[in-house]
Amino acid sequence: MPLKFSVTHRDDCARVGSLTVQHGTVPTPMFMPVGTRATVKGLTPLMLTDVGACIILGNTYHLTLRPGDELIAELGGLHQFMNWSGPILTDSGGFQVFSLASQMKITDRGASFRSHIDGAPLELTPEKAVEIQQNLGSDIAMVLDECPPGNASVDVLQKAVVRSIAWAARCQAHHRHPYQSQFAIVQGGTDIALRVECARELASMNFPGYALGGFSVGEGPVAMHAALPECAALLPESKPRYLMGVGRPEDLLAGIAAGIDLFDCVMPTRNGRNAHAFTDAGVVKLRNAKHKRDPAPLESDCPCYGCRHFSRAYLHHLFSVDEMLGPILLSQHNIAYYLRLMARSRVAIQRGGFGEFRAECVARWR
RNA sequence: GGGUAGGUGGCAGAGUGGUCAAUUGCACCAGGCUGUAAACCUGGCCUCUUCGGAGUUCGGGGGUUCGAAUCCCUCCCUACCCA
Repeated sequence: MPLKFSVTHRDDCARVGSLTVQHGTVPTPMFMPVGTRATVKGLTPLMLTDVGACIILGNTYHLTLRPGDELIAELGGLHQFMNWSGPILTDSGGFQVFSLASQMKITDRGASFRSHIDGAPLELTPEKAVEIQQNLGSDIAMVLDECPPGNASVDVLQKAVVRSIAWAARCQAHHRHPYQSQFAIVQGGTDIALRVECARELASMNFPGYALGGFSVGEGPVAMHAALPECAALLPESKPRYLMGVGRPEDLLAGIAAGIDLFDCVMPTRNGRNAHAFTDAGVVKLRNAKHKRDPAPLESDCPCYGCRHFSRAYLHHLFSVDEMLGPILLSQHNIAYYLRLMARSRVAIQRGGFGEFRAECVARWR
């Protein structure tokens, strides 16, 4: 079945919508927990659904290395393999073009990696990225793109835009899957002219969804927040818009204000594993000694398991003695926090008060 | 009573005449993390500081030396062995 997307409410540029893919319907704006290697680190599917997760990410590069996309296909696809029955979006490996740049060589043909595990050569072409994601059987696949760093020169950004457009076309031409939808990725850094060029080209190819890539790659939050509204406005109004890899809670609200529908970020899980909790009062570092004898919960109104059953003192203790339950509980809490932030944003948009809601949140986090 | 090996920063443990305010690990304190090579990485951790430095440290005391955690004397303490 083809992807369905409809916008039901608007509040300035912010919007509430509904996205339906093969494995379910997702209210938007929505945050997607990152499950790179067929697991959202530390959390079972049940722990994810308990806090309202309805769509998660997987990764082309990491899953083709281990356990191999053909093996996953043999075992019934990524959904069955990891026992996640909801929608899955897979990233194309384009981000590894950025994050593993030191062991990667890029040409018009594709990206040649040396495996970060054993050094074995691995070539990721647009066609290969499509095939891997088709083997994984995700609901939404991303085209392979070139993601340059935030400090890249205009020349480098320009070349990445040209290449990303060409690769998107090749991905589209190679795509054939009964239910999987393919999203295009707009590059261009914080250079608006390049973003315009890239978005225009990709929009003409009529993808079912569009993403903004190349943000949160070192350009800094000020530059990103400044560029977001203009960049989001370049994406087709009737299609879902996905801001890749972003970000902190305030970045998510900036994205929503700009008209973004989907987000993903490793931050809630990675920072959770590292004892940083996101709360309405800002970041709480559970490793800090001031929590040692605090009997209060992390957040009294949070419905997550950790907040309902344990004190800050206990969470501090878990991290202090390096017990695995600490990272698990905080990962779940942070996912819960992000998803509640999305839910509260949707309500605020429906009421026409998103701007006020955003301002209140940002003021509290400071 | 005799012998042997030792006593170094919160702990363990290097160093054995100058490059030592003293390697390293742990503990402790703080910071960072944005399409996950991250349950990880940084930094701090005697006192004071105008961050350039300054002042007191290596069981106690005394001595040798231009200079001692390092050599000598002495006392105290610990472990093991012999009586």
